[in-house]
Amino acid sequence: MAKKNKNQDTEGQILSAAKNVFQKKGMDGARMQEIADEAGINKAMLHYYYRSKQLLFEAVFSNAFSLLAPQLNKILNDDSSIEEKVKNFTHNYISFISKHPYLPNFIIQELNRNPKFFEKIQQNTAFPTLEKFNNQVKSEVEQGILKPIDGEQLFINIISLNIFPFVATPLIKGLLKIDDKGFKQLMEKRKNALSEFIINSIKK
Amino acid sequence: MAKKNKNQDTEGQILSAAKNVFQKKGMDGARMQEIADEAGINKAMLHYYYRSKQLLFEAVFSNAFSLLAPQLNKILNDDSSIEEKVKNFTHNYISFISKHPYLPNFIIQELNRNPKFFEKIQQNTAFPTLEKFNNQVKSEVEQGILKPIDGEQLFINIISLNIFPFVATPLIKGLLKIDDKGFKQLMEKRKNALSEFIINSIKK
DNA sequence: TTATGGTTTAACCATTTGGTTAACAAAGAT
DNA sequence: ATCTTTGTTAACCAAATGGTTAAACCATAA
Repeated sequence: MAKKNKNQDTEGQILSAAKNVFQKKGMDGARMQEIADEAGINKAMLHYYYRSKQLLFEAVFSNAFSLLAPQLNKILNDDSSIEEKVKNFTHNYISFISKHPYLPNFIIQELNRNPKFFEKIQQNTAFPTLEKFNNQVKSEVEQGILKPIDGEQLFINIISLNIFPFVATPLIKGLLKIDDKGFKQLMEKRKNALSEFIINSIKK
Repeated sequence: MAKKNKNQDTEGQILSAAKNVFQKKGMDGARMQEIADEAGINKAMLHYYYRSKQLLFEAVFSNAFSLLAPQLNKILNDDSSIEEKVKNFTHNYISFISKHPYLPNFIIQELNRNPKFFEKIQQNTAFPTLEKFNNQVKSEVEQGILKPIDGEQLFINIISLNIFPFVATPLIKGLLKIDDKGFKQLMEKRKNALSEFIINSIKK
């Protein structure tokens, strides 16, 4: 029950509230007043600390992206074998997402709205690169560990299979006629089913 | 160079303009004035024909969904073998999407914004069901044609692999450091790479 | 105690936005 | 020809929204 230390705290309060609102409603759907309400402060404070809606949004966006980037790095720049990385990634990612359910859709959506955001992030964040992954795939194919496959296509496959269900959750729920509970169970089963599926396809 | 037959034409004009604007900017980002401008008519006409932004949006949304539904039906309710369906679907879908680049993202995004839309569509459209597909997978597994796999997971895999690249295009372009042309080439190669990938994984 | 500086608020403002209205044009119907 | 219905427009309106301001608040250093 500690006393709030005024300023430092409200700035975080704002960012946290903004995160909630922006990730649920997107840049266009979010309202400054709603963010203020969620933070329990006056709307003018948003501008005092972040100047404009645009800048507040960018703070939230960078923040979100810097959460996702390390996940991608795990599969791109880790030193273990492709097989191990696939297994680890598919197991970890689903758990990771459960803690940040709005994250992938938020990033994808806002990147679609304004593709130029990429440039802004590329400077801020330690940015994932495909180079190492491509070389590793090539090498394991040559060694006969993997069937012939293009590194870029494999990468797209892995992230598609992992991320898509969480981006298209309502679509999947609708088509499969399942509710929230059913979806969670399905994703839990998926932790194993998915890595099996991928490994089956690429391992010689 | 035929004369415009007044009413019938403008209603379509509006729907077409609304489609463009809504699919690019989403419900929240779209402006009625922009739709009117794109249609080259007075803003009041939008309300004359569609009453409200919400109703105009719903017209566009149903319309879009009824374009996507037959695609899903091809893989769910066609009579050919799973292998054939996978091959056909992955070949056709990429071509299909090139003609409607904003479609999948639009549907997914707006379904996220308001999951209740599903109910509204379910009545209008011939709605895809998993039943037949599930039975078929089960049967082919029992016959030893396919390795053991859950029908629902396989379905999720297929649509993830096909749809995700077109939902997350800016993300993929950014990570792979490719431009529009490079992306198109990659998707062209993908027509074969992807069906190989899936078949490799499931065929005994 | 009293300046001083950053922090917070209520009230306000200009603009945007979805929607309406009243008048007008066009084209059948009588 | 004229009455009636339907289509179309410019002007308008009220509400919402991002942003500003001037005054109040409050901790702390002098």
